[in-house]
Formats: sequence, C-alpha cells, structure tokens
Amino acid sequence: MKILIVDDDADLLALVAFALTQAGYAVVKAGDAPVALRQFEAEAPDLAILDINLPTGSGFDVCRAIRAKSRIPVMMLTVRGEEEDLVKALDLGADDYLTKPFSPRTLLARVKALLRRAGVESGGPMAAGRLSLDLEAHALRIGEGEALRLTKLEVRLMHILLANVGHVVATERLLSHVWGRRGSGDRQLLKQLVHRLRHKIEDDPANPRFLRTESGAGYRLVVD
Amino acid sequence: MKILIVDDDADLLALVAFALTQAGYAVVKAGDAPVALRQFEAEAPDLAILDINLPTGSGFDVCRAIRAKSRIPVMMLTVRGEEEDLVKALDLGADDYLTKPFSPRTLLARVKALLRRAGVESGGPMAAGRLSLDLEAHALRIGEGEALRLTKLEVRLMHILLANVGHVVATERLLSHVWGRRGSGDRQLLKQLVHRLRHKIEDDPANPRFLRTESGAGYRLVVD
DNA sequence: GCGGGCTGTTACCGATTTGTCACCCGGCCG
DNA sequence: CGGCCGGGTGACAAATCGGTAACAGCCCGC
Repeated sequence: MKILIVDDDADLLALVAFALTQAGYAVVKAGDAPVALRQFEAEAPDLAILDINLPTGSGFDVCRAIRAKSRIPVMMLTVRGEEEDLVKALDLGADDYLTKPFSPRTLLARVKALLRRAGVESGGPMAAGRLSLDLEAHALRIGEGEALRLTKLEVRLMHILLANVGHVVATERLLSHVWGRRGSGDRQLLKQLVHRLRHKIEDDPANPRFLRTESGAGYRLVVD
Repeated sequence: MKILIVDDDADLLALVAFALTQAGYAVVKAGDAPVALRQFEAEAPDLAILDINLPTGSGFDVCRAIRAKSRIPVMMLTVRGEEEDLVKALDLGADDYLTKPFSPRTLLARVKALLRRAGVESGGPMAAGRLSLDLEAHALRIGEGEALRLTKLEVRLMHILLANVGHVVATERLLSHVWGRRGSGDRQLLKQLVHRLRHKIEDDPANPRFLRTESGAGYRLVVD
C-alpha cells in the first residue's frame, strides 16, 4: 500500500512519513505541487495526503489534478478555522480532512479507515471468493465462466457490496453510493436495480445465492 | 443520523433544519436549554449544534450537560468576534465552532466532517455484556449464538435500552425515542413492541431475563 | 430517423411489520 | 365484593416492504 504525502513543512513531512512507514506503508514524499504531480504519475500511490498551503500552486490544484485521473482516497490538511477551505476541499472530491495540529495516531486511524472504505483497490479488478469485478471494463466474472457485462449503475452497486462482502449494507448507504443523494421515494430504483442485477448474475434469481436481501435492513453479498 | 439543533432564533432554526433535512439527516429542534436537554435525553441524537446565546441558561450549560453523559460531537454557534467564547467552548469539550453568519453549505460540510471524524458513519455494533446490536444490519446477537433479525422499531427500542443498560428507562422516553412524539394512548404500542421483542430474545418470554419491566416506571435492560 | 440498451416510473402481489381492539390477570382501595 | 389500573396476551386490520412486470423516455451508434 503506497501513500503520497505532500507538504512544504519538512519537519511535518518527516514526522508523518515516519509514522506511516512504521505502520507498514510505503511512503512517497513531495514538497510542492509540481513534484507531487510527478510523483503521483510515477508512483501510482493508493492514497494521497495533501496540505492545502503549498508554496507553488495550492493543494486544491493537486487534488483536482488527481481527481481528473483517479479515484484514490484523498485526505487534505488544513489549519483550524478555514471553513471555506473545508467546503472547497470536500467539493473537489477530497474524502477526508484533518486540521493541524493532529496526532500521528489520529492520522493513522483515518488513513486506515479511508483505505478500508475505498475497498483498497480503486483501479484494478476487485475480487472476493469466486467474484471478480473489473471497474474499468464494467465486467464481472463468476468463477471461471465468461465475464458478464454490467451497466454503470450495476457496477456501482456491485462495487459497494463487494467492498463489504459478507456484511449487510444498509439501503440508505446503497442509495447514496449508487445515486448520490436522492429523496425517499427511491427505494423503487434500488428494487429495480437489484432485480435486474440478479437476473444477470444469479442462476436462479428467485433464490439468490450471492445477492441476498436482509429484510428491513438492506442487502448483503455472500461469496461462500 | 440524527442531529439536535438548539437556537432561540426561530428563522435560523428553520433554515438550518431545512438544510440538514435536505441532506438526509433527521433533525430535532429546541428553542431553549430545558427543551434541548429533554430532547437530548429522549432522542439520543448523534450530533448537537448549540447556539451560545439562549434565553434560558446558556449554550455552555447545555454543552456541559451533554458532555457529562455522552461523547457525541458538539458544534457551537456564536456571533462574530467573541474570542472568549471560542476558548471556553473548546475547553468545555465542543468539537467545532462556527461564527454567525454562516452559509448552509459551510455548516453541512462541517457537520459531515464531524460525523466522519467521530467514526459514526457505518457505525459499528454497540454492545453490552452478552448482547451486541448491529444498527445497520438490524441484527442482535446474544452470546455466541447466531444473530437474530430485528424489525426497525425493535432496533430502536433495543438501541435506547442498550444505551442505558442497567438503568430504568421511563415509558415516556421510550415512546418518544421509538415513535417520536405521539399522543398518550400509545402505551399500547409499547406493550406490543415489548411483547414481540421478548418473544424474539427471551428463552422464556413470561419470565424475562434481559428486558425487565419496572412497574409504574418503565423498562430496564439487564445483561448480567 | 431507427432500434436497442439503459434508466426511471407506475402498478400489482404476497409477506412482514405495525397499529388497534378486546380480553385476561393480579393488586389496590373504597 | 366490585371497580379501577397497569401490564400481558392474542387476534385481526392497515400500512409498509420486497419482488415482479410492463411501459415510457433517453441516449447513442448506425
């Protein structure tokens, strides 16, 4: 697991790098925006931690550049009391923010949480048991059979379910992950999507093997 | 995700409540300190937003009272330029601080960030003794047995009881936490709900081991 | 412009959940 | 004794939820 850290404060950079290295992560450092982008291209990190105040360009630009090419988790660092920055960061697609000063333990906990939520593999195919989902190709393979083609929405649904294999995912979470914030009448959409997905992936859609419904709660992906 | 807002300015209260509701949060409102505390007890919100200037008592008192019982994130609101307030609020254990006027977007961003920081998202199971309740999966596990499936109302009931293990919870509080404000003829509902829940979780529903009734007062969850 | 896949919408069925009513029991008190 | 009250129980109706089907609008490639 490789992490890119961008900050112009050399002391802080060293401290954070040390903490992450101790925790078993590979660390890539950068002190300004251009270097950060070069490192991002060259190293393909799995997560980025960006300071907002950089000497050349701002952390926002780096965030935007990363988001244009990748969906890896991005954490931004801000100083306390800059609410505009916070709004802007989250709008730009940052996944988390931390106000300085912070403790290394806090940072570690949140890095871990981010990686876990991202399903660890944001780019390549993610797999569990006999299921393997290729996010790029919109394809799902079951066991050794041929790959099924999924629609955009189906991929998003499989994505979040696969990231939580074996655990129930609440209806609310599914809705906001797949459609990204809707009203309440949208249970219908989910019903349809599940229905259609089951017809693609299940041998007997009426007795689903993978995509189980947890009545009153949500759905759960089971892979044996 | 439930949020308690306390402010004596009815317009602001409505505005903030609207913004949060739109964003998918459940909202509980209060106009003064006593109501705020009552709502806090009854609704068990996941986050509180407190105005400092209240007609009866101050937001500081409310903050202190909440901190005495819970570690939910607290955000304080004040008018610009009261440095003293800021220091005092943070000393009292508030997690964030916002000066009026503020934009709804700012508020939302910080609320989201606070909840994320608190790790409330995807909230892990809450446990006591041999009982463990998974709010997301609507499931309750007793000891090492397999998980029981609970309905929405049953989960809410277990939730508040579990949050007060060993203590009697008054009938009124149970009613307003589970159904959220009703008439007085609703003792019946509670009787039924308890009845049904006991049949699920108790070996001998007639001689309950966990869900004890405290005549004339309410119910109490016992885990030993 | 046409056809096909994808997505959203409406409607209906059966199962589960929830609300309501009626009645039981035991304790208390006039 | 007899009525009242708080709680427990069972039966039934109403509301909600999940699965399914049918259909309409949209977008996109031909």
